[in-house]
Amino acid sequence: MSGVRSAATLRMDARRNVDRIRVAAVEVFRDQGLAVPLEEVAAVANVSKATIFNRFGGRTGLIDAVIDDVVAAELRAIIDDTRSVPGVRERIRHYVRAIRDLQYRLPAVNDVLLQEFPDSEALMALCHVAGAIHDDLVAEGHAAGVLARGFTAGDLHALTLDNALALKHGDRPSRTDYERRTAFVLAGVCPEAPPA
Amino acid sequence: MSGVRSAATLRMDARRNVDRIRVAAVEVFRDQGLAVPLEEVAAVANVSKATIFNRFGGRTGLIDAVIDDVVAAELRAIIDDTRSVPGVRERIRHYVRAIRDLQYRLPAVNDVLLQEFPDSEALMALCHVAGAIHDDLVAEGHAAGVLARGFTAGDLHALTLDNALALKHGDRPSRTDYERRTAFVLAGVCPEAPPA
DNA sequence: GGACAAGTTGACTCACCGAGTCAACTTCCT
DNA sequence: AGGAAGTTGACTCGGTGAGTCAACTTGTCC
Repeated sequence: MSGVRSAATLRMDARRNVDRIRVAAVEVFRDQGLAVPLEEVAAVANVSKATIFNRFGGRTGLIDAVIDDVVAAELRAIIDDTRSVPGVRERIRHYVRAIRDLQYRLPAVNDVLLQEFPDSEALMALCHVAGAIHDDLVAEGHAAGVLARGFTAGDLHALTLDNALALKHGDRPSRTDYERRTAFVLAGVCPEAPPA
Repeated sequence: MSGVRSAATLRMDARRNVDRIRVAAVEVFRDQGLAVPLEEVAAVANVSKATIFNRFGGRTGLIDAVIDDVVAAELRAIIDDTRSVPGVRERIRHYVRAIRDLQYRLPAVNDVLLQEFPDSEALMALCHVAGAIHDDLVAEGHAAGVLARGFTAGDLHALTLDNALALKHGDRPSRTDYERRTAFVLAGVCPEAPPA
């Protein structure tokens, strides 16, 4: 809402800077999460921090502008993939593995899930979409009798939130350790089918 | 190492303040964790922050002075209790339930487990003791075949650390939700005996 | 090819937060 | 009473990153 004008009327150097900043933001946000100092983004874009404010009006505007390239696409892909997995049990197991994998690979999703930037509408929307699938999976899971007794959508939510917090604030485990632990989580919540 | 002199030579008002501060510190640390601003402790003790520095030389000294009453006793109690539970499976299950319960009740243990104050020797010692039991339990568990295949002492450690981070940085769940989730964790790691 | 608006930027202020310090004051004790 | 021991309010300090702005640079259009 400050010096942000439409792309049509932007001078060439300004348009170039907008592009640079977007590219830099996607890269830096993906690597370091959405809370990274804007100075870092500016440095990678070869631009001064003030230019980010001129063009995007601050962190929230920048997040809205790039969130799709940073995480939304991948998050939606997971949800779509999941919905297309046949078999309730495997669908749930697939989702848990996929979301945990994404959380490990992309710290930025954790910022989304934790709602660290509630000012960004784009981000909150994402969050809501992510929440919806939990309800569906848990309902299906119980209907099919493949989920642990008493397991709620809130529990599934908490599972991802706790994991987000662990990854955000703790030491990141090796991929091997992490995947092994994913398996234990699954075993407690939606165990593999017993061998027929 | 500054104005801290032995209890014997302390003037009466000073001795009274030392006591007040200890009492306040135990209460405040238990409620709010070891990272609480020293001003809070001072306020509860009806004393100025400077007095804490005079008497204990800062947070580290204060922690060392009260850690036992804050958490060490309870932590050791859990370990002793655990060691006396007969049956490997129930021993492990008891430990996991007990430590998670303690983490919920006493935020301060989480600061200990997370090693937030590595300057305090008392605290680091505790941490080591807590680590030791993990190795033992996991070894026993595998020998008895009651643990999930591939589960390591590091995994048990990670379980408590991740939980510590979740409680420290996230919203604290209701006790009911928390305990239900404890059960899912156990189910994935050291399931109940199948009905004989 | 120059004038002026658009754009950029370095250097700034600001806010936050709690640790730790110290000179001046108060209390205890003999 | 007097002087050491003790207390304290008000201070500095450090680190961090958002957001601002006056002065400068560059693009654009005639």
